[in-house]
Amino acid sequence: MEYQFREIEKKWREYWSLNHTYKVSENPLKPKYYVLDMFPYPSGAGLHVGHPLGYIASDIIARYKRLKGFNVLHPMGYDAFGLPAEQYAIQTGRHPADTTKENIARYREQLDKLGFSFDWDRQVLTCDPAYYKWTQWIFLLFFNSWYDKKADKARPIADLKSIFESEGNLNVLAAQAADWFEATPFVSGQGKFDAEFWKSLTDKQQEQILSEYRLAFLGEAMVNWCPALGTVLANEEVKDGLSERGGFPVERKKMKQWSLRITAYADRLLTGLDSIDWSESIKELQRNWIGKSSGAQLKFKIEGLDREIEVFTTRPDTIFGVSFLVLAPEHELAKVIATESQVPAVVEYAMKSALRSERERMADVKRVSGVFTGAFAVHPFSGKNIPVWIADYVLAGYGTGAVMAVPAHDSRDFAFATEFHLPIIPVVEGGDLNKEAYEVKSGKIINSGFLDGLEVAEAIEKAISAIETAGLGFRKTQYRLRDAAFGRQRYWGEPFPVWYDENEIPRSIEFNDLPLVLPEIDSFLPTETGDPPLARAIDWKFKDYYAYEFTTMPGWAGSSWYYLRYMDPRNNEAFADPEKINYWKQIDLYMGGAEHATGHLLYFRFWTKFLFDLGYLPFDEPAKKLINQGMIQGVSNFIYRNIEGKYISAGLIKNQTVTPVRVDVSLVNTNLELDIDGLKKWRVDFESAEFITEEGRFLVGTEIEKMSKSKWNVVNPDEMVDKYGADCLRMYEMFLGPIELSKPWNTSGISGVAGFMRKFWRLFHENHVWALSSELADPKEKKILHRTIRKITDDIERFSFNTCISTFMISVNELTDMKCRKRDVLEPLVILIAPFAPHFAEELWNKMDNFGSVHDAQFPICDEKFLSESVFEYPISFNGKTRLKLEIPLGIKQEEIESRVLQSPDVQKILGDAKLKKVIIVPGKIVNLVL
RNA sequence: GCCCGGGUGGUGGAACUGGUAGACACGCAGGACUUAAAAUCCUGUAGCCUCAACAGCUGUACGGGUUCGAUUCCCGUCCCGGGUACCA
Repeated sequence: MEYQFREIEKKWREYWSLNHTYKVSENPLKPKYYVLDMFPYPSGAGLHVGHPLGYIASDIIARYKRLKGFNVLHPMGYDAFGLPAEQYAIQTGRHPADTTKENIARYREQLDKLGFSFDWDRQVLTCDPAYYKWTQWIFLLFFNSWYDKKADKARPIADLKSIFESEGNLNVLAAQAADWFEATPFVSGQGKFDAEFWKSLTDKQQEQILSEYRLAFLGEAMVNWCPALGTVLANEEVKDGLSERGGFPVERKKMKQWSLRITAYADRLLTGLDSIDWSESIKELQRNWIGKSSGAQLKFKIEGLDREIEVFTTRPDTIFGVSFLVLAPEHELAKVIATESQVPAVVEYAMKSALRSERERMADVKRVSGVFTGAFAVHPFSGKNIPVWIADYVLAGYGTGAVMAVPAHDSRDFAFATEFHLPIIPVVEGGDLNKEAYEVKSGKIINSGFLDGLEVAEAIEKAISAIETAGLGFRKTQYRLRDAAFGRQRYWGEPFPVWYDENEIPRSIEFNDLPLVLPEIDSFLPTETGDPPLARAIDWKFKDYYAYEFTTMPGWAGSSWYYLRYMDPRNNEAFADPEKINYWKQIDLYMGGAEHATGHLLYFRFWTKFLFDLGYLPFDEPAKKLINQGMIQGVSNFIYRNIEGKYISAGLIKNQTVTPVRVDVSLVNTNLELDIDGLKKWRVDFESAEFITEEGRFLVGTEIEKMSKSKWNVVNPDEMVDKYGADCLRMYEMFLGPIELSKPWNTSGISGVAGFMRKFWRLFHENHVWALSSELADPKEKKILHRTIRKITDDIERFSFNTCISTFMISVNELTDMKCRKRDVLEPLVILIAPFAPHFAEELWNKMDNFGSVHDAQFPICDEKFLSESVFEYPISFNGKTRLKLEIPLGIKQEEIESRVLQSPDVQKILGDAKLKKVIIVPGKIVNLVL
């Protein structure tokens, strides 16, 4: 009987589900392995063939580890809060909870067909109140914590209160905004106070101070405001000045909103990267995102005014090359220091640059503009007067919002100096300053007084100590990373467990009152007054009186800790039982897309470190190993309409002007021919269209793009499963290439995998009748088997699944040629293939009258002794070029191989009179004679 | 611009620490079986030279280098993909 995948897959799918085959619980007798996929956002489009790529790979690992005797945690859930469901709700009026539920059902149905070994009893849903109760709880932890820089960890805010009560904040070093005390004018000076002062404050004032320390805080911040979506977006949700979702323009705007103080963790997020096995590219992305740079912060006095400008520089060694200062247009000192005649120009410039959108600013990066303030600063070492300018190439949000310009050694300063004819003073030897700045960070310092003659690196150190000694400034490490905007003006997210008291001060609700459930509202749009949709819930009040926070948490809130909930998903007393956390610990293998590099993957590390600080976790990195599966891209198809409005076959375009029109991939066959009748039925507007064919065929054009519903290039796994079976699809997706690689979906090769499976199946049959032999394997067959075990084991361990499939193909071809039907050989082979083709293997396993499931079997172990044959054919090369091959028995010593090779008449003939310099033997591979 | 990653047949891709480059598969060509088709099986398939075989030569983007030996290591150039964008 041929392989009947439809029946067989259905049978085992039902069997596994009925028997809870993949249910897992803590078992101290077995080593654990935690393999996790990034959970999907259940979009309305359903699953496409690209989604399962990572799931298949992680499932192979999960099944393999199980066969290897590990207790494997391999759960799945849904990241169910998010913008698309809400956008859909706004358009259709349907509740996001309903559409989300429907989408999840569809995802589940599709996932089930692929034979994954998820423990569905552990499913989590971020929009489930039982889940977001704990997201809110973690938020409260952030709210009730501060970051102690001395201990380098987060601590409860209660600790801080008692410190304030006993000694004020004189000895406290906390992660805070540098100018935090400006928000609390009742605190004098630089924000330092003692216990007496603290005790003299009102409750409101104390709360105001504490809020400047909290890790979750309400702050004025520059945010990415997207008017079209009516919400604030995180930096990584903005691409090229447009929103990632929907592609709407985004503006910079100052708004009061919730933020998380991720900057407190900047350095630990950076150094932690060294301890985890993630791809270098993701680590590099995170390093760049955190953007650590070290240098100095120093002050320049303003001539004739009691004012100072603080600048940050990474090149204090070039201090003598400073020929002007530049402030950001928004810098508060700009208007203050400007001379009377320059004030109008300065104000006008500041207004103009504020009006320019982010996008415009980016579009003409090349254009140099700026305005002189009329003021001069005093060079701290030379005492010379240097002009102060404002320009939009200096960003208000980075460093101090002011720079010391060294045109000779910074390209932007150079461009500016050239434009406005400011002096360019070389202070590092080398380079030609006629055309461009010399930015190389090495060489001797010149024209620099006490720094002359030093190397750049030495000069940096000496300059910093000189700056510190003179009291001008200090060594400083600057990060590019900003605090994370944590509020969204949206409905479909976790409500903040926060209400506002009569002083408008945010207060947390009690733990016992969690979860604070998302109220029902009648419309998902913002209110007429511009408040978020939650303001529509008029009866939704704390103690029937106080207002709750109207914004909700962003999509990444729930996904930053979900991996912990899988360990104990139904616990109502804690986010997870500490004992269970201690058993499962970190994720051993995390599989997901690289597009989350600076979003989810950073926040997820941040939250883990935070929970570790507070003693809730015994580890501070969430995932030991990360693999980024590549994307499976879609092949988009286009037909072309010419000026006359007729559609012409792709081969006929030549120089005609044509308009490309997208058509659905299902209307095109593998030879890129269009099904015209199908197209006419697909959309009415094509019904009366005219098509010009070439040689009776109508060809389409193609483009490789991301798979997306809007591009009509989505290939659905369901049809592939229906046609070839889940196992075949699984193996084919793995066979396509390395897991990390992105590649266009192309079904042309799937027949090879389908053929392989039929062949494997036939190994067990003779004339379609089950014909397993109980004869024992001969050495040749043993060799094939053990070589296969070795290769498959090695390749799975290094996540090289495509070569695994090749190995199976080679072995099955060899066994077919040998007509080997021996149980001795085939049974281990079935276990080997079980992670890849679970249904297939299960069926064969059971037909062999084995007890139980193949997934409870033991993964075979390679026995080296079967690998060697009695004779090995050594290629003999002379000076690296292969001339002949010699058969040499295996198991003899290297020296003996050498003498046998040299004594061989064939070698003697070639050697002749030539003298031998060296003999190189690579065991099992090659003998190289160097003449 | 800067930072990562990568360039191997007609195609997807093998070659794990330098050791017979092109495994495996698709595609293509030819053949067997068949009334025919599907399915299956066999043979060939980097290029050049050659009727063909044997052999030979050239070949892993390009130019150099190290080495007995380089797809692999080093230097330079070009191209492609991803990230980032005035971050001082």
